[in-house]
Amino acid sequence: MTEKKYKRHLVTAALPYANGAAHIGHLAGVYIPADIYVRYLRLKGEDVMFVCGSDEHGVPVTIRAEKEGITVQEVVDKYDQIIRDSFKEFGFSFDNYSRTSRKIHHETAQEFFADLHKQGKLVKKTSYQFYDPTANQFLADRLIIGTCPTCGNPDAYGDQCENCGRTLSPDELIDPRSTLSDAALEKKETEHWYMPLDQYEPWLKEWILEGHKDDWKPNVYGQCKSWLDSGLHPRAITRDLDWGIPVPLSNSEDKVLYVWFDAPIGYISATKEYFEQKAPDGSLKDEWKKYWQDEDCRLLHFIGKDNIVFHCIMFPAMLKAHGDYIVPENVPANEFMNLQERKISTSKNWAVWLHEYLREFEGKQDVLRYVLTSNAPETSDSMFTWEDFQKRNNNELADNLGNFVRRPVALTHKYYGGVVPPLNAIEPEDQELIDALAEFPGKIGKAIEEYKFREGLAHLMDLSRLGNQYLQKTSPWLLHKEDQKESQNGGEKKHTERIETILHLSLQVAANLALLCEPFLPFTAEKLRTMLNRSKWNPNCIQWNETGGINIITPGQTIEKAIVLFEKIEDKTIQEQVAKLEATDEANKAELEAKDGTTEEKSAEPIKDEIVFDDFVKLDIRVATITAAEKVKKADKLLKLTLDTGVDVRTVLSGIAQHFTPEEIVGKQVCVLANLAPRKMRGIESQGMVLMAEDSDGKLKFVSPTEALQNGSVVR
RNA sequence: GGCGAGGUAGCUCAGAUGGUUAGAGCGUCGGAUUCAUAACCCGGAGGUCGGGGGUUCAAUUCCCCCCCUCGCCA
Repeated sequence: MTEKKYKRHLVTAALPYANGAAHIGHLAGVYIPADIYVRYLRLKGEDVMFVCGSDEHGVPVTIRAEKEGITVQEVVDKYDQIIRDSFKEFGFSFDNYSRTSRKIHHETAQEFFADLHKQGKLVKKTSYQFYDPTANQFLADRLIIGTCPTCGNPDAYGDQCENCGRTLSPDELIDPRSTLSDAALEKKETEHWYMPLDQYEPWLKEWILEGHKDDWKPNVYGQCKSWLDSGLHPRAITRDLDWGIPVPLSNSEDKVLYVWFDAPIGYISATKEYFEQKAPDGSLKDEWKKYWQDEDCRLLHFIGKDNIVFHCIMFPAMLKAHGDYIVPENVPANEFMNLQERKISTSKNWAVWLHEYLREFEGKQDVLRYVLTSNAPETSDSMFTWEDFQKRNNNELADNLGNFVRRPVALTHKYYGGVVPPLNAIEPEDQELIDALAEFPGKIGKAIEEYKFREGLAHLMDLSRLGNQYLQKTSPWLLHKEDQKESQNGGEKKHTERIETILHLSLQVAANLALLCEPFLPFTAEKLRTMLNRSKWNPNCIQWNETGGINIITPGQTIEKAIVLFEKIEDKTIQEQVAKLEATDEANKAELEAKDGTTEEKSAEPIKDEIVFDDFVKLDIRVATITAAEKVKKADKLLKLTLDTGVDVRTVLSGIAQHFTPEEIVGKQVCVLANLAPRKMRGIESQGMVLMAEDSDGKLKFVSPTEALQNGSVVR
């Protein structure tokens, strides 16, 4: 899209928030696409810096600390470690993975703020905010609860009602109170610094709405347009909290920077830190500026759709206001990935956690990379299911890719003792293969450059399919068999050269796959390199542009025995994962019920098989009045009812004795299934059935008309 | 309520600046084959491209209205 040639690329992946572990949603939306992109650029020989780190400020970590009964520092340490370790094991190729609690970040963020302040780019405003007099502090929105004005939920948070999903501000809550002390709140004056986003609105409009109309993804562009069209307002960038980066101004010691102000600056700190660690003597001290303050560098933010506003509006405005920085060239945000029909939720533990996956599927990093890439939420929300995971592994990775590579390798060992045969005369079908092969690096590369990773991966699989087709068409094993027969009969082997050529070319395809799969499946790439005895193909020195040819593997060289690249995944394994999610679901329900007695209805029974209207018409349901009721002897549950159905008076037995006394139901109007075949219980014939409904506690209630009706009225 | 994104084969998803038979993978059905992890290969069936109107020689693609899902904002 962009014509401009850049000397360098700075790629950032959204900072994961340190209040929980990383899950497949994060991977599919942000980290895998970013990693594919970066690995590809490196293979192209580009200068790339890839940074990320843990985001450790803000209110949710403090709430998490409360919940887990540990300090905030312990919370962020814990989750930083979990995320850091799992990212490393999963193979993300960050040049630096930092954290925002580090000194270098605090300094960088404070300096940034101070620069803006010094230049007069910030606005100071006074506002009234909720204050908890008992806890002696201002309260973050999340720490205020009250009654939701929309749905009446008494425990809605100051920023959102979890019952109806409505976004709120604390002022809208009815009877707001503090979660810290349960005290009634007072409003108190406080001063904060604001980023006057309104001042940058014209620039943002021109930059995004006109400048990036065609090269930003529709979801990103649309989201920005939505914000810009509705008009920007100054946004507070400081908070009255005790967890965060202190505002670097005198008499502001009790204030900290807003987490969304400091977090994106984390990308800058991470870059600085990279060079600090690389050259502790300080000789590369200013090198980071080549990535942040030089128009020859291209800045790219990989994020999820929830971060669009901060990366497309807020942070660029900050960078622009500062004046020394470049702004992002693109922000390829993905949508969300759902898990088995439902939204992924950290708080509800509805997720596949990366660290757990790595433990339960050891050595299968690439399987998850593959599945999440092939179904990535690039244009709209997508869905992960364990069944799909299994199928993609078994049918695509194992049966297609793994199988293809194995075929020529096994044949080479069988026929030539593992020595790569020469290339002889080329037939038309060979030329077809060679021509097609040459197209792949370009096709895959173009897809990656356009952030269409799903498409790129599909091309890769097409190459493997092409290999399978070629082998099928040429069937070297048949030629070999013919030769065997001939020579047994004292004849001449006629196909020797042909078989050599076929296997040679098949191995070249496998070798190309080994290189081209590197951005998507780095672990597989490594295994393939070993199998083809090309472990010296360092991904950093083989150039992408050299692929597509048939000279990657040399005749006469040996190759290793074929290994199984992808094991099949058994049904049992998948069932275990599904069961695990079901258990989570159960646990959530139990917790919900324990929390408040006002049980949300427990999950309703599934709908029964479809019937046609005629089936329904067969039921004769009437309104009737209970004229008498008595307990049935020797039966705990049964009441004998006398009903006036308007057409007759009849006896019906009903198993409701544990829920109602005879006295309280006489005179009540109910619905009765009047044409049910009579049935004898305890010696008494029951001539119908009274309709009842059961609530979540198992309590029975009558299904009755809301207004009195004539007995015998038909229900339909 | 306003705005944004999406609603395409059984499933998960592509695509089309409007134009001959709308695609892929998986699933399904049939055939062929055995080098390979019962894998591969060939072929078939399956879609009034959310609903309704309009513009046009022509709309699934453009315009309007409505419905549904997700998100942002109030």
